[in-house]
Amino acid sequence: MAAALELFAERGFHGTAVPLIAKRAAVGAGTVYRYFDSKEAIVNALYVHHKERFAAGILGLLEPGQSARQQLHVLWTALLRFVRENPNAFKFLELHHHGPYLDEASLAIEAHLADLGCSAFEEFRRQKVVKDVSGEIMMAIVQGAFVGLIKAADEGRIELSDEIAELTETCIWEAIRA
Amino acid sequence: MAAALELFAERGFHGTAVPLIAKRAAVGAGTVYRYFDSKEAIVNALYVHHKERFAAGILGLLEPGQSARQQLHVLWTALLRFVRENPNAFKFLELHHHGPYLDEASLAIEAHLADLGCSAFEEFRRQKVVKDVSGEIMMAIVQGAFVGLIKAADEGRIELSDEIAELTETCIWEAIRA
DNA sequence: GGACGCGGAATGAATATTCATTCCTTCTGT
DNA sequence: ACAGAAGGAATGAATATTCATTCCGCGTCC
Repeated sequence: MAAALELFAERGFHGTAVPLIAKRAAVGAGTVYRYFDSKEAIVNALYVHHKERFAAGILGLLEPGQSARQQLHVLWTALLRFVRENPNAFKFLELHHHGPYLDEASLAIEAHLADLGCSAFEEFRRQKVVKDVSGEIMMAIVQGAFVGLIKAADEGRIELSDEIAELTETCIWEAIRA
Repeated sequence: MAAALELFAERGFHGTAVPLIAKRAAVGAGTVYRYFDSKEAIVNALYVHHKERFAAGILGLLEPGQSARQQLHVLWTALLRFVRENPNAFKFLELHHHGPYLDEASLAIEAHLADLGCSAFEEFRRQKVVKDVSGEIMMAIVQGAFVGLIKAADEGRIELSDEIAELTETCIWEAIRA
């Protein structure tokens, strides 16, 4: 799975050959099929696994009692931490988001996480601490901006230091705050 | 090229078979190779063509004299217009951004556009009308947020009406303004 | 009538998947 | 304690399919 994660993150689903995964894993091609039914099964196993790790890494830190500003700080820090600790997992999840080869389980966990995010934003909206904008939109902006920053870092256009994390967090807070 | 654009936008480069492009174009497989040397040549032709259209659609409207706030408005409106008028082109450009099959010319135009955006933001930074944050970062945020919104709209999570365009534009302005 | 462009079957490389075989570990019987 | 059989995991060559690319007969326009 580690070998597949690297390759899928770098080259995408269709761009990576199963024998290549086997080679990178220092394993025979047939061995792969002892553990996975098909190439699609590999992608879906990876997707569910790392999406759950991602969810755990984020949701585990958020505490419902805190203010919107505080929760955004925790979210932003947790997101950045996840990316720093699992760069390939993040790239993989981003690249294979909503792919046509994802099965029910993968799509379900994807939708579930999105819903959680939305309702959190909706709650803050009701409290009038953020703008009067739908949760879906706020989430699209926050998540989109984060992904944009990660991609820029990946391409070497920017460096994701702690100061920059703080700066960008402020930007995003000002984007959504009431 | 229209057929290839649709398929590449939906399924990506490796996920699209050349004979399928030919079929969608209602053309023989061999005919494709009368106009393009290879599959890579198709992707690159599409990339350069639509990136230029994109650049023209954006840069043609921006006027140097205007305020940062006004220019953001023009940019945001132009971006949205481009997406509405060329949804597949936008998806294609986004999906194939920085792909390993892109040639010099494609990467050059990509880098050039990015540089233009950066220096615009840097200029506003010098004028102190936006935050004291590098142009690269501001661009990553603005572009990332926009892409996030488009993806959300694509997945049917939100609808990109004019009112929402205005709302989100405000969000992004507040993200970057000083 | 001839040159050119077209279609789509043909080709060969690549790819996902399978399978007969090997190899290693772990039991069993003495 | 040890030879040997058994079970199951690993292997990588073989298979079947798909794909990018080529080729050639056919129609079309000047």
